[in-house]
Amino acid sequence: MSTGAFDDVLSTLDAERRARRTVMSTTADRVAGQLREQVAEGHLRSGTKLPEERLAAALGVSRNTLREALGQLVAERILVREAHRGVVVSTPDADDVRDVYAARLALEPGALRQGEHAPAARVAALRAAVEEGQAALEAGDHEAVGGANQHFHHAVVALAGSDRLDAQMDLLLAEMRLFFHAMGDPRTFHEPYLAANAAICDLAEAGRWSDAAEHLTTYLTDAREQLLGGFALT
Amino acid sequence: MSTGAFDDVLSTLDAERRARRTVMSTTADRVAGQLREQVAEGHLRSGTKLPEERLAAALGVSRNTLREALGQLVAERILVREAHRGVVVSTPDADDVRDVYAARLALEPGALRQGEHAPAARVAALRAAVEEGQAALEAGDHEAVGGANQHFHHAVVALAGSDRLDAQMDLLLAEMRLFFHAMGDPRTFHEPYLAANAAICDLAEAGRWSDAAEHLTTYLTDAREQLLGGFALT
DNA sequence: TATTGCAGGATTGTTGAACAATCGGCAAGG
DNA sequence: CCTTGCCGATTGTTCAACAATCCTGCAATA
Repeated sequence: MSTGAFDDVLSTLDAERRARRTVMSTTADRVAGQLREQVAEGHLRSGTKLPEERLAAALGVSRNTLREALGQLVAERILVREAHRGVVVSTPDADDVRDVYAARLALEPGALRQGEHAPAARVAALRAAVEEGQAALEAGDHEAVGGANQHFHHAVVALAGSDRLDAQMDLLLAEMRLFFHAMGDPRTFHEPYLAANAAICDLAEAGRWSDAAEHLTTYLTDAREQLLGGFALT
Repeated sequence: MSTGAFDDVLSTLDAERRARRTVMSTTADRVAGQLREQVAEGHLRSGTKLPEERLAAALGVSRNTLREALGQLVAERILVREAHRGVVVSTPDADDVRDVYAARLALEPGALRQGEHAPAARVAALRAAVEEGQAALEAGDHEAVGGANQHFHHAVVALAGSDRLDAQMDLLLAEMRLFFHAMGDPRTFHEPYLAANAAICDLAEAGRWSDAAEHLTTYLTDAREQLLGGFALT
């Protein structure tokens, strides 16, 4: 087996190439990324129309490729398309909040219970997100607190060890950002939950996955009610 | 209120219109549906290349709109696109099986535990899927048994009451069909699990959601091992 | 023989322009 | 005031093209 080690390198390189190929650029994806970021950042507010011609010109890209990008974001529920009426930034309502939380209430505790079989590194990611939140709070950076909170919930789902689930969670968290932008985006919304995150992380590290899952369930239920309260005012 | 009944008709019609508008036609979606079905049905086997020009001509549609349709299916992981190399029907490997089952192991038991708060109609859907499977088994229709099994698992996720989760489960089940086509598609694969479905349904109807979830967890783990065994032969 | 270099053809990524279908608004008319 | 019909604007879709990239085969070379 003179080529054994060499073949290993070969296949590694090939895998890398394929990964870059399937993940990476193609202007449509890049444009989708730009728009995604503009929405996540709050620069494109809910309800704003996105006329294809002007937007394509602004992005320096053809209308067709812009169309492909818009298609991606529509699939991600960040934008909504109505036939012959154009695409607009999604304006979530109370039902959307209920639906997203119904998904999270199934997904996150389910993933947390699977944490029993997760490698230690994934549990460490949980702890890292908790500490990131603590640091952000002490620094008084409200935006970073929100970010850390999202990282925590992403880490919870990552315990399940499924790329597909991680992608789904990314979509749900993107919608959560829309919710926050739709309501007044109260800067202190996330802070009360930092303690709960820490408690859940403690339980997880102690191997008490079931307790952690139940804790998370009540946590999410509370957050949903709070959000729905905020939406009732709209 | 002379127009009361009329306004009812109006709003009904309007709701219908909006539903069709956001869900239905636009040739790209229709084409995506056709291709999706061809793959699900097994007429387009794993690994077959889909050249844009010929395929567009065959479908009687422009290359651009075909491109949009392909984009959808790529997002659904039914097809895989490599830059400048074209799209092919996804050929799942053992890692894909592991990933999909990691997702299902978090999703399905998690949704089942949420069944506690589900309306009775959703539980009835569970029972309906079980009976559909029994009938198909007695009729000796192996394909229908597989279909009923998918309906059961879809009904489990539907307990959570989230459209977004239902859509995600549709994707996972579509990938499962790819798995079955990739291996020899043993016609009797699903039959042993009908009893487990019935047991889970019994527990659910008895309100023993936690027991049902645990039962489903071992169930899914077994099925995963069996599938992985089939894939090891490839 | 096995590998390298190179041309040629084929396919994809992207663009630009066009046309029919449809939507939104505005004026005419009851 | 409400309806009707028309006009401009935007979308859905197609067509034709071009550059970039990939694959194939063949010749040249060691």
